[in-house]
Amino acid sequence: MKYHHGNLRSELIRCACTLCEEHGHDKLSLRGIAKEANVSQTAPYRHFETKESLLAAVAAHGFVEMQKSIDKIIDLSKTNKISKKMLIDAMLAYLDFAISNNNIYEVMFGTVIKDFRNFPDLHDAALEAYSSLKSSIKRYIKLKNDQEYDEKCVKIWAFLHGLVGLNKIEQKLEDVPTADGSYDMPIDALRAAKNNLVPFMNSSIDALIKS
Amino acid sequence: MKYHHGNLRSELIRCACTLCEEHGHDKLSLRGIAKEANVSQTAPYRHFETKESLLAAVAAHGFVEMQKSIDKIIDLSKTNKISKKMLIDAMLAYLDFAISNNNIYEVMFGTVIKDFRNFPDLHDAALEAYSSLKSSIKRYIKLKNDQEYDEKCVKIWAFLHGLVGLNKIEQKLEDVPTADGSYDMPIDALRAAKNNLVPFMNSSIDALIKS
DNA sequence: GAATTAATGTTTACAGCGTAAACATAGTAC
DNA sequence: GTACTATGTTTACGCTGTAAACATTAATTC
Repeated sequence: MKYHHGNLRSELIRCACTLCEEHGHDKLSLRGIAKEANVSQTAPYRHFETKESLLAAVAAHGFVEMQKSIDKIIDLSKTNKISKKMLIDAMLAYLDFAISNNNIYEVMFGTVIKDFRNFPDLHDAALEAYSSLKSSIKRYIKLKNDQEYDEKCVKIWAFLHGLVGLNKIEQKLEDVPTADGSYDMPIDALRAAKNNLVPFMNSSIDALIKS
Repeated sequence: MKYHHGNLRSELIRCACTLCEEHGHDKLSLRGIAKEANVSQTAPYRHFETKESLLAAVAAHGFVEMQKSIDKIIDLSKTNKISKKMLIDAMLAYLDFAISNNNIYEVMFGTVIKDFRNFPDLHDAALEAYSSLKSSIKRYIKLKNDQEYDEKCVKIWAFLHGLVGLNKIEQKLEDVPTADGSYDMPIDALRAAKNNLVPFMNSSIDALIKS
């Protein structure tokens, strides 16, 4: 085995993503990542100033990957109108990424990384994600001005982001009927929404855009 | 100083809440909490099996407090109809609590506590919050069946929860204009929403309930 | 091409963490 | 008063992030 790794930086990000998604971001240790990459426990410090800085790279990678899967639906190189189905599909892609990569999504949006301004790549990737959402809405519907687009963006983004959050909660709640035999719990409501996700999203997004 | 504290359990929860809100839940250490309560670093173990268990008590306390501030708006002991303003005010109270107690909100809804079923008090408090939201909507508008109420609950809850999440992001992004002198960033859109929160909420909630 | 420097690895060390185990003290029941 | 239980302290262990000193390889300079 060579003393110099060759591409340790990207290998560390890769290992961090793997371990993060496998065990959760709170179980991530710099030492564990280093071991996974078969280097000494302080080797990462030649490429990342701190643990937070490595996680920022993970988050940036996450934003880029999420964008890729949304771009598969909506071609960003074009500017023509898009259908409602395409818009909804893009949002389903957002949810799908967030749920399949739950732990990385948490690094992207959680409190692990205190300030994106310290990590320009991450900052750019995050802005890119927002601007992509905005341009999608611009291609879907004609509104009066930029502020109106921003308003719809925030509404929709909040809604999507909130659904991801609630999805995490579902797994923490009990799965038993209440006294009267029926369910009266968020877990049931959340599952119902997931089982009818397309109509659920259709009605919600429509309502928010027109609100 | 007495050897026995008298009410260490609740004092530890109180200290944990204080320190949590002050420095963030990720900076919380059991030892730090113990020091704040003027006891030895392992004293908490006579009242809480693990750190997670103490944080569960913090979260439960958070749910109860949040409920209290919402109940100030909507009297849960009554069942009469409520106005739209009252409903919106209740949701503003939700947002207000979540933002003023950001770090505790994170303990309530984040990944710190893996499974609410291990902490019955917390589980109950969380269900109570949901059932309170549902009953508010029931008192606001007449819908066909329980499933419809659940659907609206999830939509509104997701929206609120998402707004809280986005609020955290705002503080991480840069505050500079883009090349053309205007802003084209989520931070600006988020602030615009906050500066017009009441109409923003009015239009959104209305749309979601009727969707 | 040899010497120097920079980049990138390893080893060692330290303080803080969650928590287990052994022990000490105070309050309660008989 | 004696035994028991609840609740505190002390000590210890392995894990963590990361700083510092050292080793090796790659790149640059002459």
